[in-house]
This record gives sequence, structure tokens and C-alpha cells, in this order.
Amino acid sequence: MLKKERHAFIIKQINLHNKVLSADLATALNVSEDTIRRDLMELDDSRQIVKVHGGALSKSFHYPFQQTDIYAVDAKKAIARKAIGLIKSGMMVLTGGGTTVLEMMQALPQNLAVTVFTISPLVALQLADHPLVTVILIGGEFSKDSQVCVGSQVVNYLHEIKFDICFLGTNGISIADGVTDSDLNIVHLKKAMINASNRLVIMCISEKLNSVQRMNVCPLAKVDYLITDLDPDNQVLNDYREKGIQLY
Amino acid sequence: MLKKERHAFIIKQINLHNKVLSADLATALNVSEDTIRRDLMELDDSRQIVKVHGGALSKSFHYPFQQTDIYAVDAKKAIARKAIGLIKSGMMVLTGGGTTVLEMMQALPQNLAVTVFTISPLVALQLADHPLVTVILIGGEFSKDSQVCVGSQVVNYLHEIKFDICFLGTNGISIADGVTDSDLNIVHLKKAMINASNRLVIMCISEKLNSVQRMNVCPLAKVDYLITDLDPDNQVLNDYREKGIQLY
DNA sequence: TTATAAGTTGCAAATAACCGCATGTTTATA
DNA sequence: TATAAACATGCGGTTATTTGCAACTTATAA
Repeated sequence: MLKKERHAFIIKQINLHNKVLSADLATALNVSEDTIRRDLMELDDSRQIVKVHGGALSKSFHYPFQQTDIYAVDAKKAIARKAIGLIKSGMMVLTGGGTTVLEMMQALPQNLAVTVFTISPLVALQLADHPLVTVILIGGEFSKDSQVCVGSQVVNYLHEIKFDICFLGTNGISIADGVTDSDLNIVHLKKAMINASNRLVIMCISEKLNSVQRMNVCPLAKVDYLITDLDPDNQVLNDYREKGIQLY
Repeated sequence: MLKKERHAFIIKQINLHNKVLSADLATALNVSEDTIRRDLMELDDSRQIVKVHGGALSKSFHYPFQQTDIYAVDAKKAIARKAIGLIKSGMMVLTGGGTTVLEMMQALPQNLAVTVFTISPLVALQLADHPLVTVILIGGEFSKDSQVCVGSQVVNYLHEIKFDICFLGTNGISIADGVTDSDLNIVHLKKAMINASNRLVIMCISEKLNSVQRMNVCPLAKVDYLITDLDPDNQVLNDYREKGIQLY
């Protein structure tokens, strides 16, 4: 077994599985682990793989680490574009605080004259340069985790106003469990927000579709619109379509 | 399962949900929570995530609004340092939204356990990584100019609470006219804030000393402390000292 | 406040990596 | 062809890393 052959085999394995273990390779190729280690070293030196303790990984596996900005920006931008279509001048809009909502506010046309109520300081700041938009920041205890205002103060406030439309991102949505989230405070909040709005828009990147979090926010029946980065006709969304949710 | 694989998985989860719980990860990856904790530590050390009690958070939207161009930063930092000395654990602190206040919050020691009420989203965000600080964001109409919440809602809210100490930056202060400002909304607001606090701290870079704005906020008699970037014994401050204001 | 969850520290076991060296193998050249 | 030089490989001994556990401290939330 020549060195080159081993290298080829290793590369192949990595392309196949995105990772290899030194021990496995030693067995498979019937050489000592030291040899494998030396092989992996060389492949690492020549930037073909990434050596790690215990084996090696594909380079593509390693690169995403340096993502600088928001995850799945493109998907979120796509969602934002569609979501904006639901906003008409003069509306009272209520928003949560996720990155998708932020993308949306960033992409909001300058000529839309709406009143935006939000629990997210970031959303408020984002809208600061929109001359026609009135921003009401709903105050309360500021949650360090989720970067939005939470607590009974917010919930009480929401009882007093009725909004035209509410835009929420979500951490989990599924046919069986509806909209779910993992933070108790956020769940309380979202429930209040949903009750305060005539229409509910859930925005969800396709990757999060059909995932379930610990706590229930609302059943699918309450969701008027579901916006994903997928084509609305996509089969993945069939079940949601059948539930009577408008897809975008 | 290689360590890097876990790391990749964790990063992905965080990008997906903006947060992860150690316990969930331990279950999902079938390793002990200790291991997860160590993983999160490493990812935090390498600035890829933000470790918090119980799990970790996404870093992606933590400080998107970095102010790079603060005027007279050094002077403001000096003021911030002195101002912090006035805060004791357990206090109810009220703050405005100027850049000096922001500097102050940035420099706040991690071991101070206080409750900070603020009308500034930026101050709230700044304090997000302060474990011992409870932040209450006072909501209302968001002023695009001054980047703080203004309006009757805020003023009403301030009527209901009494604070230990209030920190305000100012655009104008002089012996003859006291504290002055140029924006009607802000003036209303500051008056309410001053009334709601037992003690008032005015922070002012020396450049703005003895300058007068259009509208009156409060007379010097209401000012308990004046903090500038000057030495407290500086002659420029003589007149203020004679008025009985404590200088720092 | 107190009960519970999370974090910390130190430690031990398992595994992986490293180092030097001996033993082959291949290659280059007299 | 003979022979040295360079290379490749495996092995023993040692060191470093990873991981889980237990005892203890700290933080969080009701």
C-alpha cells in the first residue's frame, strides 16, 4: 500500500463522510496509527483536509465557522421581501425581535407610512432612519437572552391595543405542535402579541420548519400567513397549506 | 464524535435558534454536560458565541449598532469613570441616552448589582452582557433624532416610580440658566426624570460648560452632582462649586 | 428566603499525539 | 551491481488531550 494510495483513500473517505477517525483508517488500511497521523499531517499541511484530535474533517466542514453575520441571511432576506408585501400604508404593525424581523425592517421601503410597535430595541433603532414610520417601543424588563422587552408590563400593555398585523419569527413550527418556543418569557409574550393582533404572520426559514421546541406558543389555526424562503408551492409546505394557512 | 463536530453542531444550533441550552446539547450529542460546558467555553473564548448561565447565545446580532464616531470620547470616558463611583449595589438608577451615559454603562463593573431604568435602547443593549444588572427599558414613542423613547407614555411612567439617582448628559449648562436643552420632547422628558429621582447627576464635557440652549430643563439648585472631564478643583468650576453642587 | 439548576475544581482513566530510534524500502549514483 | 542516502514505517516510552465523575460553590427563580 503506497502512501499516495492511502492519501487518496483518506480524501475519498472524507469527501464521503466529512470526517475520518485515525483509528478507523489504521484498521482499514492496515497500518499503524502513527502512519495515519503522518498522512493526515501531510494532507493538512497541503490544505486538503483539517486535522483534529482523533482524526480529520473535511475543509468545508471547518469553514462555516467564520461566518460573520446572521445565519442564513439570504433566506431571511427572501422572507423579509415577501413579508413586506403584507404591509400597507396606515397599518398598525406589531413585531417581535428575531433576526428575520430585523432583516425585514431593514428592507422596508421608505415610502411606507406605518406605525410600528415593537418589543425589540434593535428593531426600533433599525427604523430610526425611516422618516414616515412612527416607532413605538414597548417597554419592560429587557431580556438579555432574547434582546427584547419581556414581562408583565409588556403583556399588560398589549392588552390595551389592537393591531392590524403581527410579524413573528419562530424557533419551531410543526404540524403536530404548531408554533413552539423554548423560553417561557418569550412564550408569554408571543401569546399576548398574537391575541392583540387581527392577523398573525409567522416567518420561518425552511431549515426550522417542522422543528419542535419545548413550549407551545399557539396552534397552527391561529397562524394566518406562513412565510418561508421556499416557493409557496413547495411540497414541503403541503401540510401547512391544507391547514388553511396562507403561504408566501 | 470529534470535538470539532460537536462545535460545528453547536454553532449551527445557535445560528438556527439564537440560543442553546447545555442540557439539550448534552442529550442531543450524547456527552456529559461538563463536556458541553467546556465546548461552549472554547467557542466563547474564540468569540464565536456568547456563553451564559445554562447555555449560550448567538453573537450575530449583539452589537450591530457600533458607534465609532463619538465626539470627545476620552473626555466622556473620564466622566464615565467618575460617574460610576456614585453607583452602589442595590440602587435604582435612571439614565438618559447620551453618549456619555453609554460610555458609562460600557465601563460599569461586572460586580455591581443594580436596577437600571433607561429610555435608551442603546443603553439597554449595552447592558445586555451585565449579569447582575436588571435593565428596564421605559417604552414610548421612539425619537429618531435622539434615539430615546419620548412622549407622554414615558412621562406618565416616570410619575409612578422614585429612583435613587438619575444620570443625565446635557447639551447646555450655565450659572445663569441652569441646565438647558434644545428639543422640546427631551426637555419634557428630562423634567420628569429629574422629578422622579432623589439625586441628580449631570455629566458634561468641559467644552459644553457655560453654554446655553433654547429651553430650560432645571435650575442649578436641582443638580446634586456635576461631573466633567476637568479636575474638580479647576477654577472653571468655581461658580458651580459655590452653588453647592458636588463636583467630580 | 430556600430549593433547584448550573458552574467549578480536582482528579483519574482512556485515548491520542509526540519523539527517538530501529528496521525496511526505494532511489540515486559510483 | 553495489552502496549510500533518503524515505517510509512501526514500536516503546512519554506527554498531552479529552472526558466523565464527584464534591463543592455559585447562580437562578419561585
